[in-house]
Amino acid sequence: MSEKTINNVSVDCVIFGFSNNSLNVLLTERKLEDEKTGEMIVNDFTLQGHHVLEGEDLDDAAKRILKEKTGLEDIFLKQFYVFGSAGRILNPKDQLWTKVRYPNIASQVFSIGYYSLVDSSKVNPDRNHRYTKWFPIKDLPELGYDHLEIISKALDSLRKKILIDPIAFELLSERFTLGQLQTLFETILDVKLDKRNFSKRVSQMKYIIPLNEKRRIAKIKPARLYIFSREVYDKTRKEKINFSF
Amino acid sequence: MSEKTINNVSVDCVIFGFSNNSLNVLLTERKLEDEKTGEMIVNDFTLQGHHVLEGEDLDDAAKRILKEKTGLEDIFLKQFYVFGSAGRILNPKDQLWTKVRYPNIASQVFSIGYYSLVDSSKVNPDRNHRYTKWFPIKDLPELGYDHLEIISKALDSLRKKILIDPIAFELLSERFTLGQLQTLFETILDVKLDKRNFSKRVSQMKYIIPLNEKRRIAKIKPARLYIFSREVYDKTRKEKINFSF
DNA sequence: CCAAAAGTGTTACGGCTACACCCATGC
DNA sequence: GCATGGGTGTAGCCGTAACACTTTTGG
Repeated sequence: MSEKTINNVSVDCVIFGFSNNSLNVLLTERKLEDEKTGEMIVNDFTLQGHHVLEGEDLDDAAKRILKEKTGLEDIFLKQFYVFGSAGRILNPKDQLWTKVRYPNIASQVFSIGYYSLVDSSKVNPDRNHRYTKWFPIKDLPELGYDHLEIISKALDSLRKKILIDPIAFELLSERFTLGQLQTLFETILDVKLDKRNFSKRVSQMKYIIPLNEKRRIAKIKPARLYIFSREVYDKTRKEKINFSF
Repeated sequence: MSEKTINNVSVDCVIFGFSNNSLNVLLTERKLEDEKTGEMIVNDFTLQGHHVLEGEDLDDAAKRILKEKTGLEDIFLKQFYVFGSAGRILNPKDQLWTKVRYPNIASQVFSIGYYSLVDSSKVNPDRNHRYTKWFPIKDLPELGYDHLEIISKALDSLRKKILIDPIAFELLSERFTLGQLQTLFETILDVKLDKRNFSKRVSQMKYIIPLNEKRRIAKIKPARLYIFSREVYDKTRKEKINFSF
């Protein structure tokens, strides 16, 4: 690390991707062997995170981490919670890992949780020469620190937000089919939707624009492609007041 | 301060109250005179905030501040954002105040923003012997630091949440009238609602329970009182999936 | 010809909105 | 008796949900 870091504030990123009808999270392997016995003491996965640099904005720290780990820029990022319980790091495994890898760290660390939505076809998770891999949200490996809790809170936050704001598209390629969009909602919200009603709903949204192009893939009827237009969205957006408390 | 504080992490509370058909925020006066000339150098208002203590959970820090400033416990608190831009404190006035009052503070401070909803009839804002006062959200005084931005973000967050979660009641007395509840929504959301439709809506919500008691006040017809039951709410709650992205 | 997903309309019901008049009280 | 907010019913409309068959493609 060439720049000075703030030793008690870190940013952790829950990077969501969508593929094979599954919502996935990008995780990095954590491995530590006992020097003498060669025994594996720590062997699990963690989120991507890093301490904030001096003089750095939080959002910038999150962007930096994302750039490093996925190579991507200008992607959707949302700060969703701060994890700062005094007793977060009680597990001996985590304490050991921290002592070895981050000897200068403060005893009480505040982790600012961000989640991001990426088009996972654009991500090259191996760029950092570390073992970084997508895991389905329904089938996570063993996780270090309190990262399971962080992922769980991120998911809650995403589920709420995807109903209210036009962020689903961030998980798809620029051009997508209705089927992909529908499956995305079904997967994230864990519901079944009616194809005809879904299509009607979408066609009311002027900011989801049908193209005169079709996706052709194996064995099935070519499907029309759509794009999301943020310009149209911003222009036509009106708040509707809908109590459901 | 008897306990050791963490000098770069603070919690700031936006305390919302509702009275006289106005949404209000509790603010504390900040005053500093030039020792020689007697000239008033700093004279404005700030939110209630304090640095986090070593070993203290963030939520506990927020509770502590709330208890100190209002005397209240067990009240609604929501962490809504972290303010950590490197260049937050550029105003000379704020720098001066910080140097005089908090000489040991770090140069870059992360403020965890919480907002709370209180029954303002229960608050005694003068208990701390400082000049603390309610201000209508529509008529705020001059504010120190970036507290205007913090209040503004808190309000956005409240407006979203009040539509989704049963938190409006936190701003009213335990027993309230339909009129009070309706005015609360109208004020916070800045809309006009139909009295009859509102009343029908409320009567569908089984967790808003009519009492056989009436509020009697000057000159008007006595109004039926209601209470909110969290038990009933938790039992009958079901998520409804309502795209409006 | 088969498998797999794409594409497309109608109907019935329920929920939401719009709307106006009388009531109880304190002064 | 008047000013103030409390309390109540209906009708039309619109949006939502339920529902099934045909099309296109690749193998």
